Amino acid sequence: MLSKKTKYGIKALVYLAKQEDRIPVQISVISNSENISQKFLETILLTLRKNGILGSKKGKGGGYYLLREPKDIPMTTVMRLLEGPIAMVPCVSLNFYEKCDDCPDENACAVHNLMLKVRDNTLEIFRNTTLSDISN
Amino acid sequence: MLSKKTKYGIKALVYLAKQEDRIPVQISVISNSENISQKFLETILLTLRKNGILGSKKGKGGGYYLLREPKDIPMTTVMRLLEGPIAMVPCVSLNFYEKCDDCPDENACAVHNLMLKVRDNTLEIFRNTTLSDISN
DNA sequence: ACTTTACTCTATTAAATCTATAGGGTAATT
DNA sequence: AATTACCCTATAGATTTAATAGAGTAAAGT
Repeated sequence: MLSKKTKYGIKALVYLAKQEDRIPVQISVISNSENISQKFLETILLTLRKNGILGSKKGKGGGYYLLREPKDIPMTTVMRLLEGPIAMVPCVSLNFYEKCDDCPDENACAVHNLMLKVRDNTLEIFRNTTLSDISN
Repeated sequence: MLSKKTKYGIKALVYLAKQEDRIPVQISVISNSENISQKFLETILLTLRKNGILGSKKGKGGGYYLLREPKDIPMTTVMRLLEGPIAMVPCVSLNFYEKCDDCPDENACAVHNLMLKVRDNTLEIFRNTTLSDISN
């Protein structure tokens, strides 16, 4: 299940991508427009800023803005930052790999191989979709 | 993230699919072979029995067995029984649909449309994969 | 310089879900 | 009649999620 954090984060990014210029937008403006708790959104945007997706400006006229063009932000990046692993099991994760406790041989594991197929497919979608693609 | 319940359930089903005949297999045999807590596995197999995937036999020589041929058990069925919705958000779920609180117009929602694409893809995989396919 | 505005950060908490565990009850087979 | 093994309920610890509270800090504009 997609977390609210990811859902809200994507919505906020889309909101910013839709702005014609890159003038800072206040958190309160986004949270009102998208029906998101302002405080919760704060922590989400902070994460995106710390990871180079957003820039921020303090003081009057401040707010958040995209650092890159929407077409240069693939959804893999967004998903991994907000949601974490794209794979459904750690043992098929590229960026968050972990071995299973119970499984003696990954290559012989039915769950592993099935989830590998699912991950490959999902990954392909996120790789080929940018923020620009979903902002229309 | 895939729950342990689903993971263990699939492993148990594969174990049963690999049996040459349909003679009942005791829970303890499966749990030992697959490193699964026996009590936990009990509840999982019970779910599968109540939903027409498994049959059970009590008393000496009892246990669980597949009611259908592995090739007639699509992974969609298994996933929905054990894991629940295949979609990452309820608003794109076929069998567990729910409207979002925050979203005024689904068709205009970027998250909705992205997750719709992911669901279509994942669903296709689970539909075209049977228990037989993953039991080799 | 001062005030306002709005981002920054830490801590806490309520709720939900997951993963088991415990223990007894019941049905069927031998 | 005894044994075996499924059946069922309740509970609990751990983890994650979602949200809230409150104070701090930096920058802009006057």
